[in-house]
Amino acid sequence: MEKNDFQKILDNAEAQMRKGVLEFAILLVIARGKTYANEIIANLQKAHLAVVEGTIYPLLSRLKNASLLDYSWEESKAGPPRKYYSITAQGKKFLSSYEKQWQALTKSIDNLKK
Amino acid sequence: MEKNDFQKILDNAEAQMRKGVLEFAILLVIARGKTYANEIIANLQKAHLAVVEGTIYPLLSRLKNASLLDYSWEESKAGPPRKYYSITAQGKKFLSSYEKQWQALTKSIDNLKK
DNA sequence: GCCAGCTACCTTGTATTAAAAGGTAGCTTG
DNA sequence: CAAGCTACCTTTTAATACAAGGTAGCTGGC
Repeated sequence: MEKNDFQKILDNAEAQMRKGVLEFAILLVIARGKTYANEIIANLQKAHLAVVEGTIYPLLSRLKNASLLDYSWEESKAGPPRKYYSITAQGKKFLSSYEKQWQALTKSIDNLKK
Repeated sequence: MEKNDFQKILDNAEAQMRKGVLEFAILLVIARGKTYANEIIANLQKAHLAVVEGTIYPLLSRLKNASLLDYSWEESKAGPPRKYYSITAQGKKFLSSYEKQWQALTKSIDNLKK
């Protein structure tokens, strides 16, 4: 195996892990306060969780359809109007379950290291 | 949204997270000592990480092809011969990188909670 | 000594979904 | 008024976990 292959597989592995928590991460960001797609992307990037538009739009719609999120249009001072998403009461309940699952998962991984 | 939908979405979310760490978990299990598919499945189940055969066989082959794993056939006292997988030197290096990524990810998630 | 059941291997088909790529349109600024 | 930026969204592609189905070795009961 070439060095590049090693890196490629590692990158892929990293992407896989990221995917698994993407939805969780997005909910966490929105739970901090209403925000819109590009801002979410920027926030995730800061947290070293790369996401692109094509990923986030369908995901937001999915969460909206599940009544975990809601949105409202707001004008911007510089550019087209933005769709601000906020978390619903049900979304908060969901997020709380999600966090428990996340904790259980990290614990499981820790156990496997023994 | 009905109560059942909520659970369905939650289950799906949990499955997504599990998927992301599957490869990592399998490597961790094999790193503890040589083992074969059914034993790995049993181990993961103990750690509450459900996996089925159809998932694990292709994955093991992939890791073998990437030289992260190696295998040897060994006879069983009860049943057909088993393909025992063990981690290679390169696999150990890989796993170490993997662990760093995992740590970075959990840290990122923690930061998003603030 | 054979067949039922278990264990083990593996492959094929399906569904989900993240990412890539492309498309539309509002708004600002020179 | 056109170029460029920001924002929205959709369509296509590729990866991959799971479901389901298939082959075969070995054992134990009859």
